Amino acid sequence: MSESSVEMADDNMDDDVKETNVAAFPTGTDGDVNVTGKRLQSYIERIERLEEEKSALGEDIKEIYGEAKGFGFDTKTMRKIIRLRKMEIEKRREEDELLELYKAAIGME
Amino acid sequence: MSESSVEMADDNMDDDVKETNVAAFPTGTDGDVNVTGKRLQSYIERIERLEEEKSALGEDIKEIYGEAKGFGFDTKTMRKIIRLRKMEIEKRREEDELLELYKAAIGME
Amino acid sequence: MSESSVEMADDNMDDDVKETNVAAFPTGTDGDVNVTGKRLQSYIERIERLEEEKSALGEDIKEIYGEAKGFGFDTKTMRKIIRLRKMEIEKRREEDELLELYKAAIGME
Amino acid sequence: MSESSVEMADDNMDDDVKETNVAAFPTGTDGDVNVTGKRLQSYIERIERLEEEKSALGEDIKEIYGEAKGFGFDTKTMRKIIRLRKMEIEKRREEDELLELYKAAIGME
DNA sequence: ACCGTGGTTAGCTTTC
DNA sequence: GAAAGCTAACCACGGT
Repeated sequence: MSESSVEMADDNMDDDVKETNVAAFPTGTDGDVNVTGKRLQSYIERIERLEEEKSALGEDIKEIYGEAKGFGFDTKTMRKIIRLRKMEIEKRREEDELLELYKAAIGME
Repeated sequence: MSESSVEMADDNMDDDVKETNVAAFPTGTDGDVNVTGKRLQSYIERIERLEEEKSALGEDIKEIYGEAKGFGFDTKTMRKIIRLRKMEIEKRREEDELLELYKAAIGME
Repeated sequence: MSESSVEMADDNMDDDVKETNVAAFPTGTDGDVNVTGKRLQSYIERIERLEEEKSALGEDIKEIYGEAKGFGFDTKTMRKIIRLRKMEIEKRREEDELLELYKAAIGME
Repeated sequence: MSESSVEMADDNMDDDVKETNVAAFPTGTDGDVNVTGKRLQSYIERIERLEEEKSALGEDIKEIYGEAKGFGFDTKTMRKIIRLRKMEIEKRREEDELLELYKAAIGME
């Protein structure tokens, strides 16, 4: 379950990011190049953080499947059910949108 | 999950899936089949909730890329940097594992 | 191999697939549908041939692992080494690509 | 660029393999440890070579799919066809084996 | 012999 | 609309 972990940049990370800045620079957007660099670094770190969380959720999901399997459920079937339900929800959403369009078209909005 | 559960799809939701559900049951594990059903439902709902969160994180990430792009950064470069950093970490992990194998092999465990 | 071309299946080769074939046709690209059919058949046979070769290589690899194992080597370790070497190469490739991106960014291309 | 641990090295792959040998050794199988090391190295290189070929075939296959797609065929359908044919071949093979068993059972071999 | 794990492949989404 | 990156399903291997 969502360990903090990863502890990204050990010691060498900084080098990477600094080099990076040089290239990714939106030239001359900031008075000071360091400001821009900091900004890029911030973006990257935010993304990395979110991806970590995302992947942790993936782990959690896998865990639940494992638990269910241990209880005797067939995970393949479970996946199929979940996929179908998602499709169904999506389908309904689109139908609703279509309905809205219709209503708008005939001045019922 | 206010969805009337199975009521799955319109035309293609054939017996297939219904049979499947039945089959997925760990037969006779509970005194009452409904208990098992409830349990399955619970698993599925937990997974669906987590997948929603996961997908929301994906949206967030996309947003950040968009923001960075709007600021003038090149997202392709950003993605490559992030990937490279991830590979770095992964590689180190693998190296450590290999080292463990070596140590075990010579009785240093 | 000697399976003669399409001559698909015995019992389970139902309409499903037949419809599919029809659908897969790039309609009206050829004067004669048979020409198109022949072309599809040719693609499929070429792919099947390559997949056979690919799978034969898989067998060969497995054999070598088996041989090494028989000689006393630990296949798990071997696999990890091979994986690590592959990652190494991949990482270097990515670094080069990143460098190219940088160079392009500062007009050094 | 910050290598840490193990120091897998960039251009001197050989070192890698040699370190490896130490761990993977089938102890005392050869009079000379170098002989064993050479042997391991040879296994690994053979495998790497085969995997390269395998992956090249994968590329070729992808290419053909691309070509077919460019011509207007639906690759998803093509994949399905190929999968079905493979299953069919496999099925026939197993049926033949079964038949052989039968024949042997009644002394018809 | 089975289970669990890891690796490979295919399909999907998104990007350019 | 092509190309790539991501995710999910499948398969094969090793361990128990």
